[in-house]
Amino acid sequence: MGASKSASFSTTQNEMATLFKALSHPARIAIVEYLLAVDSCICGDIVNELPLAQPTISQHLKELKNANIIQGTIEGTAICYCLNPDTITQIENYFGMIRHQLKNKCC
Amino acid sequence: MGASKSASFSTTQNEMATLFKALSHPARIAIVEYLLAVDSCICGDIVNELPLAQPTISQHLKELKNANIIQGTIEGTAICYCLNPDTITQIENYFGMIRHQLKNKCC
DNA sequence: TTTGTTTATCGTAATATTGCAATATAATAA
DNA sequence: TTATTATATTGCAATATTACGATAAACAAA
Repeated sequence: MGASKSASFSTTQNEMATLFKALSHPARIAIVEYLLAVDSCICGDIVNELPLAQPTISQHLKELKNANIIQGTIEGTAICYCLNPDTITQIENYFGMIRHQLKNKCC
Repeated sequence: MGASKSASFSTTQNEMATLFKALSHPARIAIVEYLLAVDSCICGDIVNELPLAQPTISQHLKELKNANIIQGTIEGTAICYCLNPDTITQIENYFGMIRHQLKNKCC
């Protein structure tokens, strides 16, 4: 095989896995942290900031955008990216649920 | 290429990416949620719970354990797994940092 | 020791991801 | 129109992930 059996799992389980997958690469973590640091939004500065080629950055941005972790707005020739607060909240809420259920009882 | 350029990123960025990668598969999300539901710990019941073969579950458990998201204790022939609260806290703290820096200013 | 139970590992096929050069697309400026 | 600038897409090689059958390892009970 090789393909994951996503049909066997709930929508929420697949959604959360997709969000975490988008965050599962150090370059994408670095992009998120960079967007966080430059509080107004930025586009191709990321290419200057990270040690990866432009097509590679573009691909990582696409994955973050597909997962709704960032959003992009066209500004002339450039595209301005920023974090999507709603998705950050969604992940926070998921961990809120985990924290709420976590009983600390272990074997 | 194909290998990720992890050497180019900070230790924290690589650590967080590793944690999120461990959570980036619906089966592993399902395992975490199952461990959460059965508040005392469980081992091979997961094989009965999920539609995956025993070696596949074992492999997913190994990845969760490598990332310190779960821990396993030997109990006779069985191994009892449970969530690691410290790692959950670590992820929560990371999102706490994100929330703290998030300015909601976008383009 | 032999048997049964539980979990891990090996080997392998199918598929997905990563990274980049080359190229394409889109918008603006001259 | 023709540049210039910024970003996206294509194509491909290297590598990683996913899944599972077969098998091994570890332990308990008979």
